[in-house]
Amino acid sequence: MLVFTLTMCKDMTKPKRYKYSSQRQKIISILSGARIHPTASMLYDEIKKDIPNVSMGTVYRNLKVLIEQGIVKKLDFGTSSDRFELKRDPHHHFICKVCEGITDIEIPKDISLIPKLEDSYNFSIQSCDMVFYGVCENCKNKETKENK
Amino acid sequence: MLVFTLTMCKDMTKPKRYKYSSQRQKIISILSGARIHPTASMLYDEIKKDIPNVSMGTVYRNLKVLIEQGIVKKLDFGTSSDRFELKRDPHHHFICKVCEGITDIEIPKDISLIPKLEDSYNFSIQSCDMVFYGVCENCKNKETKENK
DNA sequence: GTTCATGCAAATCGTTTGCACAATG
DNA sequence: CATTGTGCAAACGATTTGCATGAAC
Repeated sequence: MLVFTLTMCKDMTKPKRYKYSSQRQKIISILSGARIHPTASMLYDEIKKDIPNVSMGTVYRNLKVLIEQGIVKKLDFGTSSDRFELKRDPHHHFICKVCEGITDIEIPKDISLIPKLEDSYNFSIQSCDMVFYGVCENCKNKETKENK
Repeated sequence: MLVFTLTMCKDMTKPKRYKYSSQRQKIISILSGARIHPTASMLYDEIKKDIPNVSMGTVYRNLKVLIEQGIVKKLDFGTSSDRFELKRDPHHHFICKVCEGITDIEIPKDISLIPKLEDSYNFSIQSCDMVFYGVCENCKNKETKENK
């Protein structure tokens, strides 16, 4: 089981030590479970099973800490509530317009826009989020069946 | 000046006719002015100059209508409030982490990920939003000067 | 005159925060 | 015991909505 209690600290004038908390650990273990992208309230419901009187405030505060630590990434898909995932090797997301499922997308390494864009715009690009929208394999198959 | 009062209607059982409104027209004309990406409240402030007793409700309701009509696109950059732009030829966005400025990015046509991704994942991809983060030319220059 | 749009204020929803107390190190 | 984390409830800010009135067609 992964446990993160210490982190690098940018502001050395007032070092910040994170203490262990079962609530925070639970968030990590839920996110580690599978390639899921839950909302804060989905996490809350899940944590509640183990720690019945956990509060939403705690979930949000811990997510904030985990983002500070670079362990968690917040995702913005234009939905009403944000989603969260464990930070992994750069990857992107595909969202099915039919079932609303989220799938991780690995961009083949040989296709790298970044240097070309940096060149044409004279920006320095540090990161990039891509979201693809369409219909997933499953829903495509269902649609084909229905139209028979 | 562009005027959109009629639109195609998906649900033909109950056709929806949009009537002219100076408030809605004003939103279009503001968005047409330049390649800007204002928040609802920036639009509100701007409209107020012409129509002093306009309300935020009206701004949001009109933005919703314009999105339905496919004239406006909502943008999600993970900021507290959403941003809006006139829908144009597909393009993407670069956000400077220093000045927070938003720049439109045209992806060179010869770089098209989509077919390769559709192939490897067996999805059907309809659209794609990319957001690049980094430092813009202006802020890069300033940083260089400061480090002299 | 029917339908759609407006202003206003209240309501909603996701998220954040202040506080007194509890757990960690 | 100094510091960080917690639950709770209240506060917050962006967006949405109900309602009576007004404008478009």
